[in-house]
Amino acid sequence: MKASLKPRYEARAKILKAMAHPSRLLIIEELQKQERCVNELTEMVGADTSTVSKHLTVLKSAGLVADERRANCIYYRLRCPCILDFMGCVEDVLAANADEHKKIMKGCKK
Amino acid sequence: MKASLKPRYEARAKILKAMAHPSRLLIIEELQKQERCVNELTEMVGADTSTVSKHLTVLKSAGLVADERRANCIYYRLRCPCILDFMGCVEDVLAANADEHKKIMKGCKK
DNA sequence: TTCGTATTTGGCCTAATAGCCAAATAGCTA
DNA sequence: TAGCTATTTGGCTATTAGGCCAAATACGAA
Repeated sequence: MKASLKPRYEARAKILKAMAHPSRLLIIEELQKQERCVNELTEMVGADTSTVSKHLTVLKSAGLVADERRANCIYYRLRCPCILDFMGCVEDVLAANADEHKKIMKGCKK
Repeated sequence: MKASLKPRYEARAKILKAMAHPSRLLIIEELQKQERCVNELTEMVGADTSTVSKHLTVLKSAGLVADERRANCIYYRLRCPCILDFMGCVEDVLAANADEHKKIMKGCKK
């Protein structure tokens, strides 16, 4: 690949990679509704606190979330809510996959 | 995480994961312009043919691309062109990250 | 059918990821 | 300051991903 393009694709890949995990998608979706502290998110994800903390680190270092301490909790929020617009297209792909699947099944019955 | 939500997030994560690699992003962007055969893509990516073939397998099994043989080449094309709309937001995140970075740098100078 | 080119698969190695537990840290609150 | 709770970090293990090479396969063309 052209060397000049590489950093560009790497930067984009990092962001997509940060999103590409079920627990992190859940976190993102939840944060779109409202900000949450680690404890709350841990509850929702249902994993060890340390695991969730690491997921949040991934999201943060990709620039997807920001954190802020208030009282003795650290609250996380989405930095770019447009992220969830992604999901519209992801769902389109899933729907297309489902159609495809149906077609194939239909073909089998013939 | 609620068991009922898990498959949904896993399905979405699979698609994002399929996109989350520099070479595959290059392939996707290229296929948006026009369909291409493995050889051509191999050339663009600049990796071993077998490596590119495996990347295409990943994209295909996520339902992002479709393939079709014509003459003695196999052509790949994007199945859901909306995929590239993603990139608008990814770029927004990158821009926000850059701003953040600038701010931090500015803060250091003070 | 046989050849030749395009593509995929298998094997192997290395690096990265995700998970948990235990321990360390951070910073309110008293 | 001292203690307490929330959060992060370090260490370990198991699994997955990505790369190349070599070998297998697929299929059009002769």
